[in-house]
Amino acid sequence: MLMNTLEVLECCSPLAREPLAEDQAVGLARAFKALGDPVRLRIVSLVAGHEGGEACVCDLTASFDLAQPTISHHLKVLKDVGLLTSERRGSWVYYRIVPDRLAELGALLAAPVQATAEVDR
Amino acid sequence: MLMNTLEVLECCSPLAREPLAEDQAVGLARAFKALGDPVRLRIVSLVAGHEGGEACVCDLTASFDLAQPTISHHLKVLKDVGLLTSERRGSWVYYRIVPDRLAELGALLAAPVQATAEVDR
DNA sequence: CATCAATATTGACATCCATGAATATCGACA
DNA sequence: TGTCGATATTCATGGATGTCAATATTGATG
Repeated sequence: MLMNTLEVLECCSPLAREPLAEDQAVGLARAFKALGDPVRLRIVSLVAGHEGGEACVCDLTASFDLAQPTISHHLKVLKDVGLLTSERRGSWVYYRIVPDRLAELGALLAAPVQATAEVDR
Repeated sequence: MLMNTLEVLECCSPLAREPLAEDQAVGLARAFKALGDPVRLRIVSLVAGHEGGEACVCDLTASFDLAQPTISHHLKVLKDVGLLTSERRGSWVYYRIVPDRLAELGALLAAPVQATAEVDR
């Protein structure tokens, strides 16, 4: 069987296309680490699913059996890595998702499989 | 303007569709936490991009300035959360991506924005 | 200004985690 | 069987992290 080695440039996800550089990996890992806690994942889910696309801290503290400073801490972590934004309106602070940031992470994980580099002719 | 509240069932990502249950969140968070380390992210990238879709431990240890047990540790973490599988062939152990598991996480993060629950008629 | 409600910050503590040295396991090969 | 190379496991350690109590901040309202 005759085999021919091809460079497959437009292959899969960026993950598989070329090895992740260390500095890119550091930034992305910070975001994934932020999602790597059950409470923070549920916070993201609650904010994303809340009507109007936003939720105030009071909505969130009511949804968990955790102290208010703990929720505030998790919100700060998610905000620091660019997954949430916050806006103060009156006494309340409203948080919303940053869709592009979440989509960036999602795209990285989609279609990760490498097509074989050897192509039959 | 006349507004009508609708249940939007097929809306966005599962994240926004309904609040993540705690036990689901625990399982997903474990996987995201596994990706929340720069070395492990690069390992996933290297394995995904390696020809044949697999890489042996020797390929990986050569790519990092880390001791071999450290790489083995990270591989175990990724394997434990279902992101990698391993197969021994001779003296070498080859690791490959579990595409479905990665896609599951990617899908969760894609299109997370909530369409407004109020629909104009 | 004084008070109250909502949220953030600080500090402390227990637990978890990344890393490497030392060692064990396991397969190949003489 | 004995040795060697590849990989995994164990153990120790310094640093990061989740949690809460106490306190600070900030805006609204009297």
